[in-house]
Amino acid sequence: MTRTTLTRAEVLDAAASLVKQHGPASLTMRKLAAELGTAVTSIYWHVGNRESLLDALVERTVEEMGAIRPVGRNPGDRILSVARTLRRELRERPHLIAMVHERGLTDRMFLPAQQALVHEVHAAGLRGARAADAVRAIQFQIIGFVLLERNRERSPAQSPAEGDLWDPADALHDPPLARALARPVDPERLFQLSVRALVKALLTPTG
Amino acid sequence: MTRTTLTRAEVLDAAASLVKQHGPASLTMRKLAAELGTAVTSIYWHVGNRESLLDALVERTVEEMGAIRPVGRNPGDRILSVARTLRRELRERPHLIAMVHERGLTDRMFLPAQQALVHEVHAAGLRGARAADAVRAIQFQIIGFVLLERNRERSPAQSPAEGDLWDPADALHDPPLARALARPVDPERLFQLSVRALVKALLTPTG
DNA sequence: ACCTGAACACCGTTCAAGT
DNA sequence: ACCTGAACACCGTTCAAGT
Repeated sequence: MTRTTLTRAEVLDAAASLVKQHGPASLTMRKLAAELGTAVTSIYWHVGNRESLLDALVERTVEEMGAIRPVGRNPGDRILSVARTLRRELRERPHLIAMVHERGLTDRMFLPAQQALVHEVHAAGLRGARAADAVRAIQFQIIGFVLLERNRERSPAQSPAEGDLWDPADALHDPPLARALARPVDPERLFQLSVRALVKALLTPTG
Repeated sequence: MTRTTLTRAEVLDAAASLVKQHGPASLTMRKLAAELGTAVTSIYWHVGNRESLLDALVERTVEEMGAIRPVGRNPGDRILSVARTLRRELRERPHLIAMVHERGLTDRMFLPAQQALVHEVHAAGLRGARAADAVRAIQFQIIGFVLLERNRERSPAQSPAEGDLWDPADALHDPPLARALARPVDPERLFQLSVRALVKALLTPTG
């Protein structure tokens, strides 16, 4: 160790590794310096300060989320494939996408996906403002779902999901419903079901 | 000042006020003590430590989100009214709901709303597992939308929403679409449009 | 151009001591 | 039962000084 001179890329890599493992709160300038075997202050020369170090990590994440390749034989299927790809990629970088979210850059991160959606919605025959609405509705649906899903995973306990809730009124009339709601959510299934339902409603003529 | 003895409720109120104004990062035990006119350490006697102080604030927020009254003459309208109420209430407490989100309690906060949705979906004729799916899809849609919407508001700039994106391929064929996407999102409109589309698809028979 | 240690102003938290 | 000040271990950041 120690022979090569410290570089900005090295700093970013070490920082990214710390953040990926234990989240941004665990990223301390002093810890990072120890990791790199330098004085705390030399980090400042390369990245400015802690805030812009985190900004740089976020920037890198946004760039990594670039490529999207829709697959499927019709627009509906291809939209669903975009949705599933996005969901998977987001779930691989939980801490980093949380940081992107905090900085209000979620939207920019999804630009390539938005372009893909525009293409598919257009191919499905939607035009003008209606196409724009459809793209945005789908985009919000996908991203919103994943944000909420991430949240549920960190949740301390699904505590009241069960009996607490389903003895009142309605559940009495419909035990299968009560049982279904007592079971944990299957996110993959719910995700596909939701996207399919929304896409169907948006792509079929209003009449 | 100074005459009455310090109380847990006072500590929570002062803390909530600081958090509501400038977010949780601005809540410092020392600042809070100054605000209350006591020694830093007496706060610890009442609330334990900073973390459980924040937990208590979050708990209070979850309780405040209790009452939901659906209005409208059919299930579809009443579901939409639930959605709009939730959206409004969330938007009134941005920092606090972000904290609820971070702690993974978003779900628990929405229990009353979920109950209301169960009632309406049942009234619309859905039963059993299909009703459960519909409730959850709608719930995810609403909460996800608001999470993302909040994010966009904090966004530094909608920088590339415009020209950057829409000269390639598709936009050339459909100038009104390009124009529509260049305009900023109208969240209220998009929200209602999305919820309506999803609800419509979920409440109508699959055939 | 790059790195260093000392120093500053801020944290959250503990604890023995007061009343 | 409640409050206090002193002290500890940690922060991020600045800066003059080195090479």
